[in-house]
Amino acid sequence: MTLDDRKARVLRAVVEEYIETGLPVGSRVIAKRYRLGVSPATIRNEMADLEDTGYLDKPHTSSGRVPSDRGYRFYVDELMPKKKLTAGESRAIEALFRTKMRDVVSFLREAVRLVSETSNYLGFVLGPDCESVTFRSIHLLPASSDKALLVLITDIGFVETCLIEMSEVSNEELRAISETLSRNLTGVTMDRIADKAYSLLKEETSRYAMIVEQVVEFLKSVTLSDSERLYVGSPVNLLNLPEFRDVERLKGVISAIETNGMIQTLLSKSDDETNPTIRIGAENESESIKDISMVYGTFSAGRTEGKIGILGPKRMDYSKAVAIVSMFEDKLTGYFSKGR
Amino acid sequence: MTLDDRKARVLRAVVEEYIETGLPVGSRVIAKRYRLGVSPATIRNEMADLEDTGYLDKPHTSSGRVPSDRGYRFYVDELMPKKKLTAGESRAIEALFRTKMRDVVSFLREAVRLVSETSNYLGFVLGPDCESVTFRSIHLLPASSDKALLVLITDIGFVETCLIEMSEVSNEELRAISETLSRNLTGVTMDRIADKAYSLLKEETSRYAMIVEQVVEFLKSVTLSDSERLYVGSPVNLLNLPEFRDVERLKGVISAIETNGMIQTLLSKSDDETNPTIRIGAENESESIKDISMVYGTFSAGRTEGKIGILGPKRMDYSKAVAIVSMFEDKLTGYFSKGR
DNA sequence: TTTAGCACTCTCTCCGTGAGAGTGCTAACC
DNA sequence: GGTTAGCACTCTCACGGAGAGAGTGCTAAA
Repeated sequence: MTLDDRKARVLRAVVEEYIETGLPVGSRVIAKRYRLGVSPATIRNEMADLEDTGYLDKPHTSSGRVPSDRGYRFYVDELMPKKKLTAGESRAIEALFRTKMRDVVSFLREAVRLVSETSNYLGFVLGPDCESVTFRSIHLLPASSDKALLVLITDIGFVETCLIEMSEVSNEELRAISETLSRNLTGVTMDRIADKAYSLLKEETSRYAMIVEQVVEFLKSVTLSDSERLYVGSPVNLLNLPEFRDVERLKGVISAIETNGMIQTLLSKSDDETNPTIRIGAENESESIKDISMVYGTFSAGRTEGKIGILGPKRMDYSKAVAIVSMFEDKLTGYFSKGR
Repeated sequence: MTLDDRKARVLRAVVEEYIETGLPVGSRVIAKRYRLGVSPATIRNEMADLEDTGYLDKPHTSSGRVPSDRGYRFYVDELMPKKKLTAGESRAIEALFRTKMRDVVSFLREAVRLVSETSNYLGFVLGPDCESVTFRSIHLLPASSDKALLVLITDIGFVETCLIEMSEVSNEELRAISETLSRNLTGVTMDRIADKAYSLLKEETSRYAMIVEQVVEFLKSVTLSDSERLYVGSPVNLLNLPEFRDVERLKGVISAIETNGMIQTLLSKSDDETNPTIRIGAENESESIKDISMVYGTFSAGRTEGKIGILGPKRMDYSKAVAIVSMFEDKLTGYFSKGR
């Protein structure tokens, strides 16, 4: 399924022209702007062939060509140049990873914002899942006369806190409970921690039972549900794109994204591809986003991993998107391994 | 500047009809649907008067009337009925305040989501500012061999955490430092805490200086900047409104909202009005949102306060918006006072 | 194999027209 | 005097046809 050299060059020209302008591209423009050394008529023949073999589409009989999903696919697999980020863009990203962030969640939020900003599309992050995360320590701190703060530090640096209610308990007692919990639960993976804590609770017959019960409750809930792990940027950038002038389509996409589990499902499918992964249009196998593309990659955080990616129109600047995602993959992996 | 009874009834009818349909309203509809006991011709005369006095506008010479800012203002001040939330809506809000939230930030985020959902407009919350907040305790917990977790609990239940780096320090030493910090800093308001900690640092000549320095660094940054305190909901709801079919306008509004300081500035102006405050169109004094309205209120959190509100089209359902905001004001105030 | 030429197709924009909605005014009515 | 019916007038919006423009496919020549 390969193309002879000139066809490939024509396809590349069409894709790049279309990515730039968003308008169906005609033979004349290609001949003029992309010095292929042949006349528009020849280009027309090549384009007709490319259309027959499914790499190009025509919106209607007598207008320029538009890349098909297959055309984009061939482009990103075979023709696309490797783009580098500009010095300014790299600097902005470096800067994010140098600033000391308050916590992992706001850090990821900030990352999403930056991905959206540099790509001019819609960035998203699916945070590391917590199932195989273990934790480092657990603490109960006095917060008020009838409340204590439960602090949980995981091995990848996630910090979770939760206020729990209790009847009068001294600071020393709190400390004792903390130590029991830490001793028994450190190193246990998140998906098993609640059970473990439960058996601990059963042994516990003291008057701290109520506290331990709340701790267990919290531990059960702490494995972030998928929807809580997903951070999506602001959709303003999409408004600038001509393909979203139609409000209905935009609405479809946004609500699809906000639908719980939507992106997660997409990301989970067949992940054996190269990194970053590119999903073009209908490859996403979801009706509502069948004419947008995704570029996303995986970063590892301890034993587990998260995803970071970009949602944009099919005619997105794949090359730049790949550069951005790649950079974030590396940086995030570094970020999460550093703390260990 | 009052209106005779019939004019008031006509105005009310026009406003309510327009809020419902979004279409310029004519004399016939008013006469038919709002049984005022007079003919369309009479309504026309009244409407002409209302236009002369500035309560109504006409998009063009021969179309129905549309309320002017002044018309809306009179409506919300004098004519608007008090609406109650439906049982289902109240229940959803109650439920939010019953669930145990992980931390204040995610709680406020969830509140924003719910406000957006029940209003069908765009909800926002401006979190309590931290300047006059004091804190209850400060803790340094061992996180890894070369990191400690700094945990700060404020008197309104905000929990802030931050990882700080350090060379080998034993748990006992950490505890000692925590206690020194707590002893010296508890009760100091946020805006003065960094200074106070600084003087503490100067006295400190031991090898913990590096740690204390980082703590000070963190305390300085912890007073959340305005932009970090602002939580805005998803703009999908706005897409459904006919006034935002024009993508350009929508874009203007969204980027205005995302512009740092925008909403804050609006909220800060002259706050002596009744609660909830209603700002209609040009009353917002910002070009970019001069044809949208805000309904917002204040909730108190300890010595300080935050705002919660709704952004919507000028023809928003003010009555319902007021009901929603009022309920959230109460509930949030309760929420933040409970923990004290 | 490539290219020039040309007829053809399809879209998009720009009117002009007609229907529809709603107004303002006038004159009659209670 | 306030209210109403009647009617001419205005403005928008939807529809449709015309013309320009862009681009194609095909044919025939280089």
